[in-house]
Amino acid sequence: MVLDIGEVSAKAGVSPSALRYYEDIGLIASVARHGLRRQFSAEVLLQLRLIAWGQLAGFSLGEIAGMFGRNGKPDLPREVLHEKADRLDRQIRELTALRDTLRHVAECPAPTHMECPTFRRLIETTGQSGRWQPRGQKRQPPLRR
Amino acid sequence: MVLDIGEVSAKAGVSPSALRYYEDIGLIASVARHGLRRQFSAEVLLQLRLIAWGQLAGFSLGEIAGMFGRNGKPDLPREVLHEKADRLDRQIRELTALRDTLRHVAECPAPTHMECPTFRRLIETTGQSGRWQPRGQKRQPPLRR
DNA sequence: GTACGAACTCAAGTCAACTTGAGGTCAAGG
DNA sequence: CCTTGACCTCAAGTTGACTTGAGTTCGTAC
Repeated sequence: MVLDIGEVSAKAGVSPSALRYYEDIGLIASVARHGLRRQFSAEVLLQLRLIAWGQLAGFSLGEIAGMFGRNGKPDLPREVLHEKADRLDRQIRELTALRDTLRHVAECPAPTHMECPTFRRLIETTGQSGRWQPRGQKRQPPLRR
Repeated sequence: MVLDIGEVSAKAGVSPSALRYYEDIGLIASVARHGLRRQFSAEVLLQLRLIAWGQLAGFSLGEIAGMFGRNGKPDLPREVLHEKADRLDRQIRELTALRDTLRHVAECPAPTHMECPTFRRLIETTGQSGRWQPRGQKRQPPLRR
């Protein structure tokens, strides 16, 4: 069973132009053409799920391709995958703290939060994560975002 | 005690140009100038922490400004803040699942993951989140990155 | 008092991830 | 057979978040 781009778009919630773009960069593949029209297998719906998932985590399309690219075979060595999982672990912890802070901010009646001790405690116990290296060494691609 | 831009940059791990940019867009403020040089209060170190935090969660600088902008006073109504916190909750759940999947991928010996039942189960149980609306209605700014 | 280095301004460039637009193709329905 | 609507290509534009570069201005140390 094949789908054409409009169906994939509707089912996956991804615009046709984005799908063409993903194909251009080799993140997904169409199985054939019907005249001009790309035909996709239902498989791509799962792949698109993974892609959306990776994006949510702030991975670039390049990283996502490395993790699941081409039929879910990771191109990356175990070691690197574990590293990404660890990065996610840290991120989950930070997000949890941020969520709590946000809820606090929503409720706390203090006029300016910088004076609220609960708030400051929440901030102060957060690990420094977004590093910027003063000179040399390439950076990670941004979040994205 | 005031800091000049180089010190803030070093302590916060944010480049001087990014700091100027944040000031331009009104996300942070310098307390004064010493000659040409911006002088920052130590306060901005905390603000920068919040900013990095928000970015990690995929919020845009605009959203971050709304949540904590100007001395941590949120400009946003409680309701919206709770909404953001809920968005974070969902995100945390997804990230947790993604992390587990990633660890599985790193270990599972299956030649192609799309055939591994554990893998498929992990993917299939993920909620659809990255919606694209076929026509009308403005979208949220992307992740970021 | 002069040289140094750290900051400054402002315009332009960059990168990822798409979107938009103009103009073309094609298969199925009437 | 002809129209229509969904799809196509390719180049160019957009947005957010910065960075880079050229040319300028200072405060501090010597």
